[in-house]
Amino acid sequence: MISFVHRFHGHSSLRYVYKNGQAVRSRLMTIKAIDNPHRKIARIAVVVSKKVIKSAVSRNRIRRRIYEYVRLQLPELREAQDIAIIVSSSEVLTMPYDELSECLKQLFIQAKLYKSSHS
RNA sequence: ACAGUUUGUCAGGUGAUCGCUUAUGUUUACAUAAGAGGAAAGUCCGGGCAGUGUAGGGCAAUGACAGUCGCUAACGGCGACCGGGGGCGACCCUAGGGAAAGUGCCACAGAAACGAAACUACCUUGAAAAAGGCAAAGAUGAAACGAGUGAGGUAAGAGCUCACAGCAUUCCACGGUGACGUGGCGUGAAGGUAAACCCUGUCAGCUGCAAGGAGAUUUGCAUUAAGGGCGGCCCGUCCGCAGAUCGAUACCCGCUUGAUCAAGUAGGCAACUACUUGACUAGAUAGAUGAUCACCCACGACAGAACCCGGCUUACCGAUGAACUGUCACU
RNA sequence: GCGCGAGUGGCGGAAUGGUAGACGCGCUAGCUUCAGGUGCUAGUGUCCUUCGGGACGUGGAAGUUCGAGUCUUCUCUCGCGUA
Repeated sequence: MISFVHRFHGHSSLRYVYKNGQAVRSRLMTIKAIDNPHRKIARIAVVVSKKVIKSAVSRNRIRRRIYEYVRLQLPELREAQDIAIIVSSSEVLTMPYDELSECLKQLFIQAKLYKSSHS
């Protein structure tokens, strides 16, 4: 799980990202991101709908796998931005970790989430 | 040995590295401790707690429940027993009050579907048509007038009469707290359906932690009796009413010590209760238990707390303990 | 989290406990037309069949009843309201 300071707080701020964020899609998930100049630290949320998979245990597991990858990449990411990762496929639960990390990496580059020096 | 019945417990473990939440201590980043379930689930019942009007009395309506005796904070739950059904048996299942309070329904078929009547038949009268008697036999149907067999009886028949058997039941005796059981003298003939309406008895005010903890200022209307309130009416009780603006909004509190858990003793067939000692055992708030690697084995099922408890129901890879039953073989 | 509702042919949607599928849309075949559309008529759940018929069918599993789409219980799926 990600640290408290990197989480979203309250529904409204997340809804702002949903509405105005730049979307990048793949078969498995959608990433919406937007710069937030009011903040100094990036905020990240992983969303798994009940329609993707019904079991609460499985949904928690998907979130934890993605949060784990994000946690490791966190120092490389730009600050002052809000990111929402919306999972749209139940394959994320069963696919191997290497495949998942590769998929996420591609999406992160597409969405320009990394620091400019790094990209 | 094989087949089976009931029931209890567990729900991968250990180590390393990097992380998350809470608490405490130093201090601004570390250290220590703790960190999902038997069903956390379904939300099907019952409570606590909070608000609503001190929720208090009566009536009506609505809903739920239904053998007896107990247990419980309470229950539609649990235990023991009674009646009924199933199984060779261990044991299992059982919405199990009332159909002589009333109403409704019983399709099709059938002469007739609950009122008793009479299509074929049988008997008597009659030339016949028909009239009268009778309800044993017949086909239909889930169910046929609701007491079977034999004898008597008769024009033909019929509980019409008798004997035996069955069912129900007033009363009496005995046993049991009781449901009820056993026996005896009598009496009787009631179709089914109440998970149809209903009757009888018992219980329930309503809303739910998104409850609630907070309201203040001002404008308009009303001026002590009209009106109003978290379902209806009456009593009782309480209160001025409506709009606008501001305040708060990851707030914080409620939020986890509780009908709590563990062990022992005593009572009880049991559910459970009493006492003593010990323990503190998640509290997040877009929501905390994860990732990677190594080893072991039985190769890991169903599944994630969201105010908290007691049940019920449903899901579940397996591992293992206990008690008991039947059949076969041997001693 | 809390509180509610629904499930019937391919689709929408009827059916008082008594032959399941009224009615509309769609689909198929025929007629009409030079052709298409329109219009009219007939048919249209699944399986088995000795072609007479039989069995299974209202999300699923039990129960009550002579008989359940309907009544009762459990369960699955879908949807709605509530900040």
